[in-house]
Amino acid sequence: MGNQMTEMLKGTLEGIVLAILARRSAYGYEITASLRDRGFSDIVEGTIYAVLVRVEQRGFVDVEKVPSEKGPPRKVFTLNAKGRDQLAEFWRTWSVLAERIEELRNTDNQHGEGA
Amino acid sequence: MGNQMTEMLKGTLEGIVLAILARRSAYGYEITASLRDRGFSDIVEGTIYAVLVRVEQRGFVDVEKVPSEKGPPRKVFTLNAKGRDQLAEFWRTWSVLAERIEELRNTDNQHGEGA
DNA sequence: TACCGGTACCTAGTGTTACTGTCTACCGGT
DNA sequence: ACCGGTAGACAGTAACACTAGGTACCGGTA
Repeated sequence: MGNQMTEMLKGTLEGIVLAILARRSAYGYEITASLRDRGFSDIVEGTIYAVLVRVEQRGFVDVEKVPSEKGPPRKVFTLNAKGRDQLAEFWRTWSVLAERIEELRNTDNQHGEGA
Repeated sequence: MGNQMTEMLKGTLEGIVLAILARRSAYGYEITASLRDRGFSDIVEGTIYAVLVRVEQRGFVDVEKVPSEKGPPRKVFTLNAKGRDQLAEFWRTWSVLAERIEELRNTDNQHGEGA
C-alpha cells in the first residue's frame, strides 16, 4: 500500500465518510465495510473511528446508541444540516482541485501514455 | 482560503510540482508563478520551496545553480528518471482515488446539484 | 467449563504534510 | 540612502491518517 495514497487521503477521507453518511445513517463498523465495498480497501478500521470522533466533535453528525445482538452497542451516525453543508463544501473544493489537476495532466505529455 | 483545500493539497502538491517540472526545468520562483497561472493561486511561496527541498532529498530532481542578473543565483530543478517514475506513480494513485470519489459522488444524490 | 473468533468500539503514539512568519541577499531606480 | 522586486531558506505550528494495540459482548466448539 503506497504511502502516496495515504497522503492523498488527507483532507478527502473525512469528505468520503460524510458522503457515505449522506446516503444513509450508519455505524463505524458498517462504514468500514461500505468503504471496502467501494474499493477503499486499504483504509483501516481504526482510522475510520478517528474520523468519526472528529466529525462528531465538529457537530457534522448526530449520534444515537443502538443495542446490537452481538458485541457492544452500535453508535449510529446521522448526517445533520451542518454536516450537509460541510459535504457540499467538500464537493466544491474537490471539484476545483480535481479540475486543476486534470488540466495539468492534459498538458503533461511525458507520462507514458501507455494505459 | 478554506483550510479544506490546504488539507487536500497534502499528498497532491508534490505531484503537482513534479508535473510542472515534467514540462520543463524551472526554479522555485518560476514554479510558484506557474502554479498561480494554473489557478493554484492560494499556494504560498514558502510552501513550494519546502516541496522542492523534499523532492531534491528524495532524488527526484537534478539541481543546477544558475547565476541570475537579479537576486541570488537560481536553483534550477530538472526532473530525472526517478522523478518521472514517481510522477507516473502519482498519476496512477490519483486516478484510482479520483475515480472512486467520483463514483461516490454519483451515488450521493443529496448534495444540491446546484452547478 | 474453557477457549476462540467475529462483532463493535476506542485510544496513545508516530510520521508526513502544508502553512505562517520571518529572514538573508542582490539589484536597479528614486 | 532607501525601497521594491527577484530568489532562496528556515523554525515552529496544526492537521491528518496510520500503527498497534486494547476493551467488551456473544455464540459455537472441544
